[in-house]
Amino acid sequence: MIPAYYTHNSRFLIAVDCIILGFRHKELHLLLTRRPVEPLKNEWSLMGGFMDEKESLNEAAEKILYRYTRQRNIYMEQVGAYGEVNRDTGDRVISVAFFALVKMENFDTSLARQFDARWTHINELPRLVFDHNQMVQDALKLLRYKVSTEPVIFNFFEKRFTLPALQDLYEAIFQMPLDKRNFRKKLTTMNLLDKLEMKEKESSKRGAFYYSFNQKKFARYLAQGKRFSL
Amino acid sequence: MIPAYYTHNSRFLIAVDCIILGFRHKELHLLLTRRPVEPLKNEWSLMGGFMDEKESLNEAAEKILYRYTRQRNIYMEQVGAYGEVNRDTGDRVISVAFFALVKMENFDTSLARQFDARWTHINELPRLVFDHNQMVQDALKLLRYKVSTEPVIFNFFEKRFTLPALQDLYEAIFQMPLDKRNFRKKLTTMNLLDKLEMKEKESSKRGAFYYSFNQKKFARYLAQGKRFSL
DNA sequence: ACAAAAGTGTTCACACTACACCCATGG
DNA sequence: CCATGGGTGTAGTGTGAACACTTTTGT
Repeated sequence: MIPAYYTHNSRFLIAVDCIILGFRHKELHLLLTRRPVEPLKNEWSLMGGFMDEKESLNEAAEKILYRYTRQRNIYMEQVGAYGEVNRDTGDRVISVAFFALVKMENFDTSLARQFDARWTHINELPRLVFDHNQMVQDALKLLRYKVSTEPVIFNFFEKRFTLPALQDLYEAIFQMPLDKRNFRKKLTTMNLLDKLEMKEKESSKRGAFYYSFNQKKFARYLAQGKRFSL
Repeated sequence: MIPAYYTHNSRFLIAVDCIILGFRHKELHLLLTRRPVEPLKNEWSLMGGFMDEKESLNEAAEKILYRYTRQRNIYMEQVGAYGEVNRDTGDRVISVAFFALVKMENFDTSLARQFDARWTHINELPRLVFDHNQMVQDALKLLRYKVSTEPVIFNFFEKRFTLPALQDLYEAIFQMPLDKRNFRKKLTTMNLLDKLEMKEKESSKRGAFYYSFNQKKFARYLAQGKRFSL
């Protein structure tokens, strides 16, 4: 039985919109779709959906992420709630934005066709519906903060990566060039990575060694009272 | 006329909860109230209220802030949206938390009685209803980030402040002691403050000079490509 | 043999840390 | 005159920035 206190207030539609980011060809990419409904049908939009009664905000976001990527255990952070009165021109909708980092290496491209979706270079975004461009800006700002204070950058990769690729990714996220030696020095000094024996040979003739992030080394690192900083 | 797309989805109560912070007697304080309704009537709670159809999230937060503090133009940041299914035991409610920094120097204490409110030391918080303790933790984390990257700390004061008070405040926010000379050196190096001629004589016999934050100096500072860091 | 990307150390400037004594005033 | 908090400088250490050449290998 619901107390009377609750029954006399307005109720709202709640949407969840996801900024789905991936890394490929030295560029950050954002997954967009053509909005399937009026208003603004066929305009570019983030992946989103309405929240259901039986699910939490996080569950709603996970549902959307799974629907469009078929990946589970995706790294995800809430960006914030957007509640301007006329932000959605169809009806009053409060939207909660999340950003997510997916592994683009093994991305199922048939999904893209199914949902009229497309990966777009982060620097060549079209105009998006409603306040979605603002959400993307806010998500990127939060991403930069997270990347520089926690080891989240590794979530762009399926386990292993090369140092040149990691640096390209870092440069794409922060939109600034970086000195190769300083970058590598920083990483080796932290001592969080394992150097693998295999080399990646697609993007160069010489080949670059693969590395992987070592969770146990990271735990030890924290136990020493150090805090991650990139 | 609302498109059919919107009409078949669930609608939710949306609450706005405010983490109202102030500084006094060398301590951070949080404004709490006794929850006036069931369930959990009379338990400690953040200041909050339900969102109205005609207002944005920010406006709803501003409304609550004004109701309980009678202050306008309060510095405020959104902390995030909280959407666990059973977080509010009365009904399904999605809550958006904001933190706000108010000037406690000229706080109207009659308001406190009127709303059964009380300023509580940040280190002696009672158990709060629902997930409000979590909101406070998240707010403090965000506050620390904001304080260290933008000149928001000055919003705790009505225009002027002494350096000892500023340092006490910084130490309260970050919960760590700080070297007096290093702290002052950092501030004077940034050159964002104006030293006033007046002294504050309540907390010491000698008296400490007042300073004020100079917005124009800050604009110049940014124009030089420097970025604020405390 | 050459083009293209991987890999590797040192120096310098600056920011952060640690640290101790004198000053002004009210009681 | 003394207790209390306000105010001041320097030396050392560590972190971030700048910088150029050798190695590997596919074509």
